[in-house]
Amino acid sequence: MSSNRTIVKSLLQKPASIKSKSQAKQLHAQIIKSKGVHSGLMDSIISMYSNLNLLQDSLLVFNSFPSPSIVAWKSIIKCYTSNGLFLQSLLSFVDMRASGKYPDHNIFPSVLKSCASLINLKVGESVHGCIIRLGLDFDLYTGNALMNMYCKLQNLGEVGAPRSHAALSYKIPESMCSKSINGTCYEFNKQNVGVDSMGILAPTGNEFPQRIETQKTPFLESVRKVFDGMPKRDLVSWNTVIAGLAQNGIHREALMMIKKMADAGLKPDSFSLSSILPIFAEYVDVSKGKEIHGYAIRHGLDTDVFIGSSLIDMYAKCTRVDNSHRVFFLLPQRDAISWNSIIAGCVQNGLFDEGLKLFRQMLMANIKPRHVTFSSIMPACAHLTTLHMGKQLHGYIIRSLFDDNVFIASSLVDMYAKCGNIRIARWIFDKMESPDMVSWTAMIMGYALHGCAHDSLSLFQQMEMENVKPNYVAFVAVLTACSHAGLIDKALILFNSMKQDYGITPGLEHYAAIADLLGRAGRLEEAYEFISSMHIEPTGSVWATLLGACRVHKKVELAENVATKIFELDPENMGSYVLMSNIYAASGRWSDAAKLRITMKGKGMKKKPACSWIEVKNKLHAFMAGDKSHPYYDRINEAMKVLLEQMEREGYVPNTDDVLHDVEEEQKRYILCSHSERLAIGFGIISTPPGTTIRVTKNLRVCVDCHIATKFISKIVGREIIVRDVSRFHHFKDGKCSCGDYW
DNA sequence: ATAGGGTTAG
Repeated sequence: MSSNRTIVKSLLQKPASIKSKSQAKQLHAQIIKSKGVHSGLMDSIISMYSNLNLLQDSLLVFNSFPSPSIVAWKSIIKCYTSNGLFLQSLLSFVDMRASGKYPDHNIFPSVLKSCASLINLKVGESVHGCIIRLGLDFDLYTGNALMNMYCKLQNLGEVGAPRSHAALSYKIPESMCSKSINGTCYEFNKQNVGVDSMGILAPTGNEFPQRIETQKTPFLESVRKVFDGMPKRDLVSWNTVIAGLAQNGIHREALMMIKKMADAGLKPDSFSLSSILPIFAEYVDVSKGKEIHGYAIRHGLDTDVFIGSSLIDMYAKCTRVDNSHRVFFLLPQRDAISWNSIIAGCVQNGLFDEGLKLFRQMLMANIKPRHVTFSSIMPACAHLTTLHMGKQLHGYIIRSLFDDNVFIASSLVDMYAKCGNIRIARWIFDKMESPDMVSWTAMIMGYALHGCAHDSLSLFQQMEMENVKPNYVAFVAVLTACSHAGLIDKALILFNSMKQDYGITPGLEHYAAIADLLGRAGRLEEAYEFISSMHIEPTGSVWATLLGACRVHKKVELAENVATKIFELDPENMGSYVLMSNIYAASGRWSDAAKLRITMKGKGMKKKPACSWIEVKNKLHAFMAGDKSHPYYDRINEAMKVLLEQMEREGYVPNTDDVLHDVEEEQKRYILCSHSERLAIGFGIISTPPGTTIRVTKNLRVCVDCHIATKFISKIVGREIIVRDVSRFHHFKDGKCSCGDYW
């Protein structure tokens, strides 16, 4: 059959030309029918099946060999590897060696990939030995695969890979964002050398890599040796090394390699770019990131999904979410990772609603969410305290079998805690097999937000006992807990331990917690000294905690001193003007109070309207302070009025201190009643039967008297009112508030 | 044979 012969001939020449399973099967059948089967043909058939990743068919052919040829072994090993059966792949390799066959250069890439995937250094190194003995270490593909294996081993941190800098926190001023990598080690230069280089020029050094700390990166050292020994290097060689360096925090060398590959006459491609873009994301360096973007556009690479998601992420980490959106919508096709990048970008920049919207769009576009999707979107639910949404996602997570993922579990702990459900948060935490530092911190912070300082502290202690090292954030959490409970001594011990035992430099949050505690305890001078001796410039808000304490303890002179500092540091801090003016008023210095009020008016300062919201029957109801537009506004106010009267009959005195002093008594009551928290609570009361748990899902602000109000309401109406975040509450002891007011 | 996205923060 002549047609048969042509097909067989073409198969023999190009086994990869067969594109589909049915085509392959037809051909296989024809060959069997023609009865011209010989071993060379069988080699071609197994290659064909192996190239199509058809493991069962490959095995069927393979097992029919009495003594498989090199090609057959290669095919079956490759097929095992590409089907993720790494162990079988290595076992086959061992069988092949036992059968006395000498592997050729085609076999090693698959074998090495299996070693890398199994994170098995021992086998990997002995395979490397085998490669050297066979003199195949000069083979391009084998060398590339070797480098890839060592990169992966280093990456998985067998010896504690340095995952250098944590990403800078978001939402910081643009001017503070740019950070050079090791000073002046790279810069952009228009007269750059190389093949249309993107301008990354390393000023010094010709050796690769210039200097790697071999102690910390033994595997990268092996990569270097392989790379240096290669007689010929292609794009893949360079890209492998660049990715390995970039992923292991050796940013400087990674960028230098980009330049060197251009010098070697190779153009950085989409692989190179998507490896180095995360560096600029980490260093929050949008101008360098844009440079890469420009290069990508000039080379028609900007529509690549990989570059697209790196760009989305880079712009988002540089707080340029609008650019992320632009890149996202310009992508011709979007995969799960592109969606994850834009969703995470929104959430990380505080655009929670936008993140949720995109998440829904992702589902509608029939893109299956991956584990990363959930850990990216969950913080949106946590911040919006939308328990309903969070629970739905939790259900989705369980159905997707993702609930054992640390990232997801930690975000769930945080979400439930922030939504007021501390017990479920704890339940999830307890179910975690190996909680990491972030999981512990989420739980510790959860207890802190719920005012359970002792649970918080004992958990912190437990974490230390389990040798989980607390970081900056963990100390913020535990100090917050101390601050709520007035545990000043404990806080000071922790503060010192943070510096001495863990080498963590205290930041604003830590200082603020201590200053707040000292202030509450009435140790005002000490607080003043403490803030003055901070090694970083205190912000207005740190001083403001002290100003609050001054008001409580009626220290007008100190308050004046502090207020001056605040007005200097943060002239727009409206709260402090009000506070200071109230302090003057409370001590009878009316003219000083009036002066400040005039200053405020002159500055045209307006307080951002407060907003609170509450979830009732799976619906979210938001209230702005003083906003009367809600359809139930009158009913809410009526309910609150009845309650306030009842509360007053039971001995409750509304604290009107913080309300501006020149308003009428009636109006004061009105203002109190139109506090957004009150509206939210009131709405909860009128729309639920007694005995319902009401969750107030927004911080209760400053002193006012919301805490007392909530207490009374829960007592009177018989509802359990759960308030999220008691950090602004005053602490009560023996009927006395820590602010010094009696109730 | 090479690449991209994730959790905690007064």
